[in-house]
Amino acid sequence: MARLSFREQVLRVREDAIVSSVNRLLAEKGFDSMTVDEVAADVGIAKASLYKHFASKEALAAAAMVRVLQRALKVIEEQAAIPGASAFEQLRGVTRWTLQVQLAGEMPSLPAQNSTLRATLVGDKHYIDLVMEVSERLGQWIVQAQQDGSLTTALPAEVILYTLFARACDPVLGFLKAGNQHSDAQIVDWVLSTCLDGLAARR
Amino acid sequence: MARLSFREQVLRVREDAIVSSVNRLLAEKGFDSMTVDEVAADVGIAKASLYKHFASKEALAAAAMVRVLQRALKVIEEQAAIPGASAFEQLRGVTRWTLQVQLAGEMPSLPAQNSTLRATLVGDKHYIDLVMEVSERLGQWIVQAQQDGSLTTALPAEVILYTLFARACDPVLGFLKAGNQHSDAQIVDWVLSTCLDGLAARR
DNA sequence: GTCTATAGCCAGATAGAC
DNA sequence: GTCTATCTGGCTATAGAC
Repeated sequence: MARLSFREQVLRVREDAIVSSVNRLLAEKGFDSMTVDEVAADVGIAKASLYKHFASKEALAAAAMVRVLQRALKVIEEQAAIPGASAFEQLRGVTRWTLQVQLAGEMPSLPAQNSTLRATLVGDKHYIDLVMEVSERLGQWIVQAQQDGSLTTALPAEVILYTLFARACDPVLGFLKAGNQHSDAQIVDWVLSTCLDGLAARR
Repeated sequence: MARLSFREQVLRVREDAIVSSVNRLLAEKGFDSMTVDEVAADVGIAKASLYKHFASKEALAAAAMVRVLQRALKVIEEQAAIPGASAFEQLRGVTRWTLQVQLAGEMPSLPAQNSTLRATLVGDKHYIDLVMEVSERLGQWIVQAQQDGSLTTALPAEVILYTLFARACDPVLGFLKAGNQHSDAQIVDWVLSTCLDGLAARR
């Protein structure tokens, strides 16, 4: 990778601060309720300056998604580096991380229906590439875990993949946290169990 | 119940048409993307007339939620009337209905973060009463199913209740439907299985 | 690239005639 | 209660000076 000039480094640090704010605000309020004014105020720069870095509100959201996907990929690689870990354990590790991120208020939440946002996302090659990379990595583990008998074969791998992805926006975490009765670790364990073990008793 | 005058019946029919439109638009676009103009156009009346029936956009959403909760309660009572049905089977029946409603595009979706919307909802006694009634009915079945050994006792009843409620906004249904590869019945069966049986193999 | 100031638009809500 | 027309505020995005 080419070394960056000092000026480029400053730029990158600033953009990183912007994406951090966007990420947190998206997790807190969702895309529609988040305003660009808030982002600017949170970062501590003028709104017009934001638009020098990112073309639109949608582009801000896309940048936040890219970052969280990069974090996910890093976690996947960490799991892959654990010696002797089974595919099932690796999937469980990644899923646990996803739940922890959401519970920590660091998982951006985007509306599935917003069409201009979708257009920006599917037009963002960086984002699409990351989604596909994550899907393929998880998909391989899923097939492997089905073959070694630890994941059910009653469901297509596709259904399992989507179900794992959906943990990123599972509302049960928020319900339980709102009750203020349980520790974060306990909440994560329970939701992970609902996902992997299901609600029906295992005899 | 007192008989309604003709004028009151007309009013009620009109409000029912409004709530139907709101319900469908909320399912289609979500609360933030739905506009009151759209609702008025869909019903075929002027926007100002809408505001004679409902005080705000939030009140429209609350009315839609009340209606879907009334439908849910009716389904619960139908399940309760099935002779010889176990608590587990009754819970599964209600959950299946929830998934079917969502897949049919009839489940209103509200943002969990919007504070003015939440304020309207918690201030709506009719809504709150229905939520509590549904929760209590399901809660009894959950405890019963845990006692008879069909539902896991590794999770508190509260966690199971929230997990069942969350099926009303499970994004996996939409993912699978978007793929256009599977029948609605197949999709419902799969998602119901992820919920009750989990992803891990059952030996 | 940063700022202040503002354009332009859109959506929720209302005025007032009928 | 229904309508047309309008108000009002807030939001995205940009102009233009520095």
